[in-house]
Amino acid sequence: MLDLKWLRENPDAARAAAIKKRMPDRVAAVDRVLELDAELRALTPTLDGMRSEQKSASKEIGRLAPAEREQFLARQKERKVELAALEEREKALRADIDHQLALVPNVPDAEVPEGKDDTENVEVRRVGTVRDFGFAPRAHYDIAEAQGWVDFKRAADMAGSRNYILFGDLALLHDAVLRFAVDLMVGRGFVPVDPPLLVRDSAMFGTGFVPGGEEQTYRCEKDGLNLIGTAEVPVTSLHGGELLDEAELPKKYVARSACFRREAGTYGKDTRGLYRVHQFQKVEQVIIDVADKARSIAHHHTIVENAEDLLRAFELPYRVVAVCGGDLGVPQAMKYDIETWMPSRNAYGETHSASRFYDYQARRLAMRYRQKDGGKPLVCHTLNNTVAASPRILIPLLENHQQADGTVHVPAALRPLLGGRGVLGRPIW
RNA sequence: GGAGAGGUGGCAGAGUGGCCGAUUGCGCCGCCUUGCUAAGGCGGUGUACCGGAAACGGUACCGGGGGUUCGAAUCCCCCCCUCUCCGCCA
Repeated sequence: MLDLKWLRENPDAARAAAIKKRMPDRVAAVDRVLELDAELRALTPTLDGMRSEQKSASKEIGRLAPAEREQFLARQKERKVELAALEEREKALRADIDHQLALVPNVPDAEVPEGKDDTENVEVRRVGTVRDFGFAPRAHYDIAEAQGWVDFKRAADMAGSRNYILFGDLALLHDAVLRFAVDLMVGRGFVPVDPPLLVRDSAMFGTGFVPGGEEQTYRCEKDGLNLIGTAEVPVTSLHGGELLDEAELPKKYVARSACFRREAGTYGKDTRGLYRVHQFQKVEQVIIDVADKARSIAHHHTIVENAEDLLRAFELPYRVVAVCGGDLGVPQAMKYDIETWMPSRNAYGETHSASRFYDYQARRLAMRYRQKDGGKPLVCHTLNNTVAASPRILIPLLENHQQADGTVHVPAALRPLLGGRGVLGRPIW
């Protein structure tokens, strides 16, 4: 969430932020916060004064002679009643402010392009060349089904639509990709993490997925736990509520985890194949660092490059887009998506999403650090990006590296993880 | 699932109705001392909000929420969490 003090001084910027993000209903939250805050601020000095009076009077009592007590106690009881009403109002105001403030979205950076949805994202760069096949390329699901690598029918029977079962070499490739991603990041100093997949509401709230993302989340009502949609949730929450030392920052983590998404409201969208599924594996990079905008931006570029390096190693053409305001989520200040070429879509498809939040998540998580040179503790900055999400990344791998006979070329980088093999599958066509 | 113990400041750990925003130790900061990469002495050191230029003053906060009381870290109720033992099981 935003700093309330900042919000007080910059209400127009906060309103403009919600508008740029195409969240008109959240503009109201800004106004509501300001109203409630004004009321609370007007109330506070009175309340503090009354409490102070009552408190000091209470201290007197212990020293009073029994005869004087009666009178004193009567007065104290009056004060108590007077206080009670105001305190109730104070409590309600506090709760409302917290609630409304949590709805106010993070402010998108100036460099975030204007736009209503993902069609208006702005291409930043394009890397690699789209291959000229010299034959009619097939979609990943055709290749995979022909090779016996995937079974959508049985998956749907046992688990519903948008599920899949991987077999054989594709299951191995899936794992190789993830392992490669982890190794790449560990080589760059990121600490590998195997996090909880079921988390409390506080972690969902802290990372900004709730309120707002409830429909996307599988929830175990009985236990009050949520299946994570990304390791961003547990890993960013890792130091929630902590007061860190500046010396231990930045914290860099890489987590491989299963991810679960309900994909509500996407009926009829991307129904075929491995693109949009309820469950997948993802390797995620998370950085927690000091409250320094320039450093956050530098980290942002770094984590995008990390993902690009993976795609280059996989010999895949991709492009980087700057996500526009309307396609930005509540907590993000700026986001780059990386889209990898998918021949079956005849388009680039999103495979990575790199976000910076500044202190928006960390404030919700109460994650601060003590400055090296003293002074007040500051709220951390956080960032994250995909390294590899599979099976989605298998789409470009299969489709771009397919050969006319239905076998699949293995990029050199992945061969050590596949027993040295350079080709997967048997000739089919 | 059954039984018990406990959740206090950056950490450890006292405190069982007013003298407690909280002893003490560690850590950290400052000063001093000292013949050796260490030790010692003294002082300081929570967070948030309100007021103030500041010094400082006020209020809230001892897992969370209710309650008793003139007054609660301390008593009562509910919830959450952690630990130990037993059971069960990967």
